[in-house]
Amino acid sequence: MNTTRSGRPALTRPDGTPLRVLVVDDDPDLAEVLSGALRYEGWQVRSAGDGASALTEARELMPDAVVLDVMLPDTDGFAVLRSLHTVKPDVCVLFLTARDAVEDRIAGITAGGDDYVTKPFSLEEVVARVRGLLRRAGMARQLDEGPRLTVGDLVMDEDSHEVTRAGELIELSPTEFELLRFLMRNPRRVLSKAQILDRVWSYDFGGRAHVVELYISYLRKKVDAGREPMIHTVRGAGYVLKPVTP
Amino acid sequence: MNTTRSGRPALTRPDGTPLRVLVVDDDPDLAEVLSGALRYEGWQVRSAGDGASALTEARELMPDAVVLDVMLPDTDGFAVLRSLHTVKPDVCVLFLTARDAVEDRIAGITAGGDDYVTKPFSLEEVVARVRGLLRRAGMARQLDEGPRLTVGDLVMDEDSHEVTRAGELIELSPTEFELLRFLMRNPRRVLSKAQILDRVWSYDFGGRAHVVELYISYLRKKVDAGREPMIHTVRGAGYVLKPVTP
DNA sequence: CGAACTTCTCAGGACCCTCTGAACCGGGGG
DNA sequence: CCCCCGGTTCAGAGGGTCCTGAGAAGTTCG
Repeated sequence: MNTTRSGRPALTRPDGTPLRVLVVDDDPDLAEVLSGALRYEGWQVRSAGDGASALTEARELMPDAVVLDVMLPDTDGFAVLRSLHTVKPDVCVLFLTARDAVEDRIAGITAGGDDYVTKPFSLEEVVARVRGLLRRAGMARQLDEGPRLTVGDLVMDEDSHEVTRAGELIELSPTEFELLRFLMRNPRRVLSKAQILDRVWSYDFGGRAHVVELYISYLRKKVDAGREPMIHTVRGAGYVLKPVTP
Repeated sequence: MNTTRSGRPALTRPDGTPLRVLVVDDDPDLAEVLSGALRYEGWQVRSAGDGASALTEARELMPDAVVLDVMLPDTDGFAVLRSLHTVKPDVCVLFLTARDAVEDRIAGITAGGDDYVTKPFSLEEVVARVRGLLRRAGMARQLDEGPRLTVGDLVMDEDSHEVTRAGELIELSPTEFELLRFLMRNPRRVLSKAQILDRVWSYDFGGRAHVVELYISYLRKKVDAGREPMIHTVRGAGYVLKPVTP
């Protein structure tokens, strides 16, 4: 069976081969980071720096999904989208757009089921969105069923953003939600504060690791409140999320 | 079973194969957006930019429905319609027309069971109209029953435009109706303001996402008034419609 | 032509989220 | 015993998101 570098079972194409993703961004550092994060999911990744090479790469790779910066040196996102669809009509696209350019020309982009995130984003968010796109497109053979993430009696529905523990509803802020999602996707594994910071916080975040401790404390209050704790501290190493009865 | 990219069961042809739709518009951006929205419904879509290529595409695709711009560079929509009918006599047509265009000529055409929408339109509207055309033509085997949409005790009849909650009639303005329809077609799923804007508002709308908040507030006053709320805000993410008892 | 309605902009304000700084806590080592 | 260290928690500033009311412009309809 196909497994990710992270040890989790990979989300694969219906025929069992790894999902193929193309990353298009003119900032090579960002493209590299994104590629790394997606490759970590066990997917086959290639990247391009402009619209023209994006097309040639797409023709070769025949990607299931494309992560596409809207601002490219040669063409605009809409034109690339059109050409991509002529190459592979059922391709999913996740657009990356600058916060201040928001809404200026997103019109219609999400209409086809495609999605977008605004810069600066967190890697966890991008990965989650791509997964969501592929899942909804029926492109991914889901090894776990549906949009549900389960660890012990803790359940997260990624579509409705609902989180319950032992059936009780838990209200979370956006950052709390993303942090918990990251923990739940890596259960029984110690995650260092640096790792968490890299994945859950946006790449331009300047703050210290102290926020992670803070948000872990918030989560404990909501998730572990009065119950058998699932979030554990490993001194000098990081944090683990574990079901109460392994 | 054939499912849409949105996860809903697809509206299929009587023999179970996906419905086939041809989009004809000379604005490539608009054609792209329309194709995307229709493809998202699980239908097989092709597009053309003028009357001549529309015919060749039609001969190949044998579409069940055609979305047809009345103003084309080479011929006018009515000529195309006539040729289409020689290719496939029982094809349904949804005309796209400018607001100030001659509506009386259109009126004659729609007598034949065809329909039209005026530019600028919302994607939700176009998709709903095409669905309606096919349903009425008996072209579509309806997997869910009829023109009725139900979420909890909230019921919408798409044909009569009647909406009731717990049997009580709710009066809605056109925009409120379309917004609610979009929510009801995607229950238990967080919809971002951008997503809603792309789908429910016309493609040329220049305003900000703030209107969505406003209309959600209107809907709440009518749908949730004094009752257990069904419309929920997910801060930083969007809105969800959920039945009170899942 | 006027009335009712619909849509959208604007502005005020409430509330929530995030992050900083500092106090606190408990264990281990000097 | 005291101090250091990693971790936890509290309090609060500031910034942002979201809600709502008022009203202007446009549209529909009698």
